Amino acid sequence: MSTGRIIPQYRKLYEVLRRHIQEGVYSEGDLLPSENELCRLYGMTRPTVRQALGTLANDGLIIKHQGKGSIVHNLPSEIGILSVSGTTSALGDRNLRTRIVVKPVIIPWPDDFMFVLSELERESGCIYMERLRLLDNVPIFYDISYIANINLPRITSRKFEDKSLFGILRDHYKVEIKGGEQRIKAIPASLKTGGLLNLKRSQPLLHLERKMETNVAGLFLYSSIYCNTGKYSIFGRF
Amino acid sequence: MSTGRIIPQYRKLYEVLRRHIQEGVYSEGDLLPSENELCRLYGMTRPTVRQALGTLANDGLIIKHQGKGSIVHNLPSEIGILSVSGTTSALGDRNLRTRIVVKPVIIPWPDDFMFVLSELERESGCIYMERLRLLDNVPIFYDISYIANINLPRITSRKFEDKSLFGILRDHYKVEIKGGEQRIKAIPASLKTGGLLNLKRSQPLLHLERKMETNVAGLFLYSSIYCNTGKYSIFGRF
DNA sequence: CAGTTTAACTTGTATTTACAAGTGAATTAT
DNA sequence: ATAATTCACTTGTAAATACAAGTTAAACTG
Repeated sequence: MSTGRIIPQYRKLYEVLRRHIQEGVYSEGDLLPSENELCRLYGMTRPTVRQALGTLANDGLIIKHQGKGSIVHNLPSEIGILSVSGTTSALGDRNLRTRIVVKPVIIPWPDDFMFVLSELERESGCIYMERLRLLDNVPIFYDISYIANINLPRITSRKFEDKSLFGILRDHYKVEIKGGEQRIKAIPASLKTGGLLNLKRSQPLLHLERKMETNVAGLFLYSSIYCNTGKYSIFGRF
Repeated sequence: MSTGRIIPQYRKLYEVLRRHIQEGVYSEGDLLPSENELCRLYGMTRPTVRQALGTLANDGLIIKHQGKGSIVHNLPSEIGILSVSGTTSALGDRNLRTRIVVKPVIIPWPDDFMFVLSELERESGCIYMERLRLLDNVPIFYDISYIANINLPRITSRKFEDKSLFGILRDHYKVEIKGGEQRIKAIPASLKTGGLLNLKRSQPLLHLERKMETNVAGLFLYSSIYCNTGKYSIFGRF
């Protein structure tokens, strides 16, 4: 029994600073301690500190200015699912509830699947589930998730209410999302999607099709997300 | 008379590799030369090479695998305006034409502007223009751009047909986009947007509101983009 | 006092060195 | 022959060091 996978130093600093920013230790517009100060504070060298700050900058949590410093740029409280990149979702779980619409089941892949599947994926079958996510009791996201049934024993019998699908995969199967690609469209609400998201027929709906890469070679996670952007918009940095 | 701003080595390597990938010297699925090989080839050290590869990975042009190498992942030919991050737009200018709807004019800022403006921006007035972008002669994007009129003399009298707004700003005013944030929504087409994009009234339309940061402090570029995603979707990596 | 220069900060770029950890193929042992 | 091990190669993490370049405020000069 080991102590688990070792976590790199720059990752730890990243987590600490991220938490500090999000908990308000530093707030919008503040200057972060300089790189040299962070070195002293956390006992690292500058390249390591810079790696942490670089990741934060990439997440949009700070903006670096040469000759000046790193300025905290806490994201406004909009919906930020566009970047799964960090360790947790950008949206704090504030009032976000999840309701399972279709419990995980194993089905054959749809014939007209939105992404190209590998041979292995196709013959392994597909774990399918549908969820509805509500923000302040208003349905915002309707997610359909697909994963190839590769080395994920007993996953259909797990409880998904509390933990996110990402959490289950990470904790029980050591699967982590490393990145991915997505397509975004505006489509009219169908009878089904409109019904679930409280929209009239043919009202506009945001549709994301995402393919997520994991640390397990050949294992991808797909989701088709319908999003009611009437009240909240999708927020992202680039 | 100087030779212009010096360009860092890692940036040069990034440009070279990017061009090679996009021109097909390396193609989808290929392994890039290893980091050590690139060091030898281009006479740099590994951290420098890694910085270039890191940027490429960030752009989604390669995927790095520990113990294996960097795999070329050329983006499918979808519309990739979501990441302006690189030096050029991700979408090759293949059949992309721009039509000016409203030539650049100086106006006061709209009262209900989509982003919060600084004091300086508000009192400087606003350079406004509208453009329509056509892909294969089909109108896809309807852009409304706003910039604060700060240190941009004679910009309203320049020709915008050939060069992009980004190009003009870069070449004549040394303004470069460094990043930004955006909100995405699905909205129904209005009479105006529908007319420009050949959509029936109330058909779904993608609406992006973007604020772009530049290398000039206090100077931001705003745009409101309406996008007909009927035929093409917006593509992006995360 | 106004304007300029300097100095002390900041982040950016780059080298050199070292070892850890993942991958895959060749080698070895069974 | 097959399974396990080793080995060579890949990227990942980390240190110590140096100088370039942008920013700001203090010091200096006219």
